[in-house]
Amino acid sequence: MKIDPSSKADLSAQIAKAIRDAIVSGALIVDERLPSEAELSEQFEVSRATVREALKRLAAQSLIRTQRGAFGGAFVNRLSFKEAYGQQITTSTLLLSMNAVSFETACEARFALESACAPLAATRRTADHLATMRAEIFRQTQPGLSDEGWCASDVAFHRALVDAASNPVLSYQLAGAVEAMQPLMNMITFTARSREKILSLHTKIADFCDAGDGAGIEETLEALALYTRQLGQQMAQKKTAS
Amino acid sequence: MKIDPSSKADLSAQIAKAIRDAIVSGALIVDERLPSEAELSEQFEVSRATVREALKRLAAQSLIRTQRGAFGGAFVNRLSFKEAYGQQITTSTLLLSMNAVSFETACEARFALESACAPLAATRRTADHLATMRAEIFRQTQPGLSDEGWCASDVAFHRALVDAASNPVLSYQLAGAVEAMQPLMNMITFTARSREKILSLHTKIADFCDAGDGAGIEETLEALALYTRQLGQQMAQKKTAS
DNA sequence: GCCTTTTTAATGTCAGACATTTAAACGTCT
DNA sequence: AGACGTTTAAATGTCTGACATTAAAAAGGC
Repeated sequence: MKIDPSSKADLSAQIAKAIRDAIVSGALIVDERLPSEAELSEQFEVSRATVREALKRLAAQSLIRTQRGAFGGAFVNRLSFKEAYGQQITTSTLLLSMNAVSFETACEARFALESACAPLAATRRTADHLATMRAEIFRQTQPGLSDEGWCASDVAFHRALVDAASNPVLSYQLAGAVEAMQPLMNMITFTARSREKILSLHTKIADFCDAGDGAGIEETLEALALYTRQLGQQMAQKKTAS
Repeated sequence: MKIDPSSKADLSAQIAKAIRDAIVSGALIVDERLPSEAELSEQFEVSRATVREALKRLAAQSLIRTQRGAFGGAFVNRLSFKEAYGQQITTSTLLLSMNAVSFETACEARFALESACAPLAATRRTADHLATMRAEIFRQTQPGLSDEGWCASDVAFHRALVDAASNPVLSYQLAGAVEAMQPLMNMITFTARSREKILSLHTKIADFCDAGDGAGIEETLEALALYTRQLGQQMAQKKTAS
């Protein structure tokens, strides 16, 4: 593990890169202990403070974890799907909000990706997945549910659909697309009529899922996508008018 | 921006979280300057070193950028799609390698997601996208191309297909799925015959793209998925035998 | 008015100290 | 011998103060 003396980047960034490369390349394996901060500072010929800044960078990416005390230190972390979900969602949400991604574009991406899960969800869905979907549908029937609550339940329903495909990689990749839509959806005010319409589509999706009808799920998703886009356009018009 | 005194986490982690929350919630907007390290250390009542560790964590997530010199400081960073791609790919690659995700699972996710792009790619592809695809196909015809070179070209081809959908959110979400497959694909030795077969499918995809035939792309992708999975199984068998 | 120099306010780095945590090593008693 | 408490050592976490480096603004000279 060496750093490039000609680089003009900060030392802590260079050191973080060197260690990150070692992890990604497999030179450092999961649960392996890195040298102590004191040893690293000798190896890289920098102060301990600089090494620490580098380690914090890696910790922020969940690449390492640290443990205090004797025989503690920094260990290569097994990146779990759960941790990765969280990062993915944060990044996606920021990406959408900071780059002024249109409701239309985000919507298109989300439903395109979700459709990809439909055939798999139809064959692989378990009782658990169906129960989650039904539970969210039930919550969506409750009167007095706030718009935020409605959106959260909507996201949970779609998460269940994605998870029903029972492919962790798929769930991970879609986590961002589905969850990052929530802030955008929150900008919509859902009338009783629009809720009713969405609810009926959700019910159809759950039923198709139950019946193992992938094509049916896809069709219904398409209808839902169309309707969601209409709501988005209405919101955009209202915003322009006000 | 306050930290929770009852938390047992590291101070630098708490401070990073406080600032991150402020950014995600919109309390700090893009290009806004954070207080200087000295001011932050006063506000949070910690040393400058601790503040710096917190800032490095945020920098690792591309949430802030720092500038030296007078009137420099830490600024809220506009998270660009390009930066996000990079992070996404690193995370996906590690996730796959560290969790022993099977070739089968990764393959399934990748082709499912790619199929989602097919209809959009058929209608939106530009001359640029087609040119990239053709260029990669040409590279794949070159004799003496190493297996690594082949895989890299394969990834580039599929990236072009995804980008042809002309939806940056879609491209971002799929970047991980497509690129993270490369290390797994690299484990396969491609015979002249298998290359020829894949090449013919790639050509069909490009042709369908050209013709604007989304269903055709999807069908061909399915055939490609099937064949790729077969290669993966052969690889698994060889590995078991040796 | 334009170019050069100086000032200044930031981050980047270093060295050394002390606090805290944790597990292993050691002793002691039963 | 084994269980239990104590000591010790090795690591991270935090603080302090200093100096180096950078880059923009301000001042000065032509």
